[in-house]
Formats: sequence, structure tokens, C-alpha cells
Amino acid sequence: MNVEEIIKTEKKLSLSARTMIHLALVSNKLREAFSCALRPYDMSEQQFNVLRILRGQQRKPANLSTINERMVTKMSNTTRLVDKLILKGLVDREICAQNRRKVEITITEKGLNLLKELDEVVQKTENILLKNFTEKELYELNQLLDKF
Amino acid sequence: MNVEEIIKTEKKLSLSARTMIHLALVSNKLREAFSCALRPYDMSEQQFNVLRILRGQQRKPANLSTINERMVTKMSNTTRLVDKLILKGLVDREICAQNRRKVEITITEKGLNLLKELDEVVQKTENILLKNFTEKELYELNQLLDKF
DNA sequence: CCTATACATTTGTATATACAATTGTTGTAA
DNA sequence: TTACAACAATTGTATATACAAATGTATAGG
Repeated sequence: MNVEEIIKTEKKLSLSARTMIHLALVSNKLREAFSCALRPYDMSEQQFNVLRILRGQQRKPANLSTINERMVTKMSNTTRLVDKLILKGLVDREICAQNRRKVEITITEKGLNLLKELDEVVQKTENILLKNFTEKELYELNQLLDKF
Repeated sequence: MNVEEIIKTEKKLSLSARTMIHLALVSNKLREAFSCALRPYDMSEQQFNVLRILRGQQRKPANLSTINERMVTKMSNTTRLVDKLILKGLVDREICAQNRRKVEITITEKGLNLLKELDEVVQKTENILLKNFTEKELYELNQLLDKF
């Protein structure tokens, strides 16, 4: 990925500015790739993220704030995101008996099955996106990103 | 930035998955930072991007497709983005005399003055975001990002 | 000259996101 | 016990974005 070529500039960018733009471009590319990969399943990245969080709960229900704090991209309204998953029968929602303010979200069998399918798709997408990286380079990239 | 801590997972992530999440988190952080820095000036990142592209034109007018292909995040409708800048008197739009299909956008004095102010703000934001990086590390990060 | 095609932008519309205000519930201190 | 603050989720609303269709203009072929 050549930054200058993509944004069609012949100007010399400062290293700082270039880094910022570079990260934005890479992030756009990743988002686009995942979004395309998930679209045939009528899944958004956000919805997929919620499903994975729920699977990680091992049958233990999660309430909305738990989901929200674990999401990669925090959403202001997880309610409506969950609504869509319920509509598709991928998750269940019920009011918490102990604390009626809370709500308990669990992933359904259908949700788990879909996830199993999506795992492959996502894995394949990751592999394509990272095809130019060696294990060592990936490690180094993570080390550098940690500095943010 | 500790990925596992932010998304509150005790699971061991694969290096690939971790990289994807890491990049998303970093990108969110950057977007958030710039968005906050620009908000007092009633500027979105996209609008700012357009202004900078126009300044880069050195008084030469740019048409919409030129702007669009130079934007970091491509927009489906640059028209409405430009509309907002016109409303604020930061850019001018007129129909190209040679080819009436095209439109010529130029940045105004007011736009240039605002940009001058914003340059400092943006520079400061970049410095804060990159405070943990040495020059060499930034270079390495760019090298690695090029692999995408 | 007329028609079809490509081009550049604009508009319409559905969906997504951000932010604030509201609702309903619980815990707590007077 | 009652009033009040804190909590968790939901709803309302404005704005942003994505995608497709439409508009107006230029170009090329018959």
C-alpha cells in the first residue's frame, strides 16, 4: 500500500502525518474487507462482534453494558443492534430476574451455527489481508501498535 | 494500549486476530482524537480533508471527482460535503466553463485562514498521539503498514 | 443532425451512528 | 416509608454514510 499513490499527492508528507493517514487507509481497507466478507450473511461487523462476545460467555448471559464494554467499536446504542440479532433469531433477550433493570442476552443455536460458518470466512479474510506478513513482522507490528 | 484489557477478554487471541482488532482500536482512537480536536471549529475530519486537498491545489480549482479520489476516506457523495463548506463560506463552487458537466471548487481566504488555525491543532493532536514513538519506530511502523 | 453512450454531479432513500433525554428499577439516607 | 440519587436500558432525533437512480452535459458513430 503506497500512501502517496492512493491519495494522489506529490507532496512530501511528514512522518507523523503519513503515519496517521496510513493507519486510516489500512483501517478502511480492513473494514471494507470484513464488511464485504460478511455482507452475504447479512451481518455487519458490529453484529458479528456481538455474536462473538456472546459465544465467549460460554452460555452465561451477558447484559448490554457488558457487551458494550467488550466491543471493539463502542456503540451508543447496543439495544438496536441486539434488536436486529433477535429479529434474525441469533440471540435471545430476557429481563434479569435478580435485577429487573438488566437484560440478559444469550446466543441461540442458530447464532452459534452461523458463527461457525463465519469463522472460516473471517479467517480467510484475515489470511488474505495479512498475506504479506511474516509471523515476526506481525509480532513487531503489534509491539508498535501497543505504543498508542 | 493493551488490546486484551480494552476489549476485556481473558482469551488468548491469535496473532492475526489480535492485529486486526489492534488496528481497529488504534484507528478508532485516532479518529476520536481528531474529531474532538476539530469539533470546536465545527469541522469534521472529512471536511478538513477536503479543505487540505483544495489548499494543495495552489489556487487551481478542483472538481468533485478529483477531490474524491484524493480523500483518505472516499465518500459516496462529496457534493453534500462541499455544500456544507460553501454554507460556511470556506469554499466556492462554480460550473466549469469548458465543460459544463464539471464543477470547480476553490478554497476561499476564509478557508485558508481557518486551515492555518487548524494546522496547529492537528499538529498538536498528532504529537500527543505519537508521543511514545521515536522517529525510528515511526519509520518502522510505516514500513510495516506498507505491507497491507 | 440525430441518437446512443459515457461522463460528472446531484438527488432520493434507506440505514447507521452519535448524543441527549426518558423510562423504569434499585439502593440508600433521612 | 418516602424521597432522591444512581443505574441499565430504551427511545427520540439529528446527522452521517452508503448505494442506487436520476439529471444534465459532452462526445462519437451512423
